[in-house]
Amino acid sequence: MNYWLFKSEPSTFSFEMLKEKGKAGTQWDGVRNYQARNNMRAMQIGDLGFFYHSNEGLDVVGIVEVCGLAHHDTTTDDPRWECVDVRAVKDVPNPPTLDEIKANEKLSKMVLVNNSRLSVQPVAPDEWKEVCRMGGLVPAP
DNA sequence: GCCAACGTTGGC
DNA sequence: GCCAACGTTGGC
Repeated sequence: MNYWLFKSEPSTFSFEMLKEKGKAGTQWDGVRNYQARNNMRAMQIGDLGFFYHSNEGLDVVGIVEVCGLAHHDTTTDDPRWECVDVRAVKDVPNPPTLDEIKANEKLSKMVLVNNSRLSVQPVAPDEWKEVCRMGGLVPAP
């Protein structure tokens, strides 16, 4: 079981929109970056992730679950690009902001803090617990 | 809207 | 295989 963080601009695709997709979820398409793609290839069914709103909000608003292994991204003909399927699990009651995450010493190694441009990133188990705690999710899912 | 940081592309 | 030019991302 591994943990991840998915980044999206809410004006393009928000957590609300993912919730509307229901249990079936949707493919996390549009990723055109090898590191992000490789992270998705490493995902397993049942892995959990944070849903982070970039550009607007700048906060962790929801929990998602991987419900489909990496497969071709149907939004491109280029066979290099793949994506997993994800579905919304629950809201984060008190969404931790980027400022709060940056200010937390326990999270100083988070990819979100150190490589802000990577759109699909791994999250360490202790980082997962800490962000969940900040967000009011106790115990962490 | 700006711009720094980063990733990708393509000529050599 | 290098590196300059270009495009994109995302915080501010």
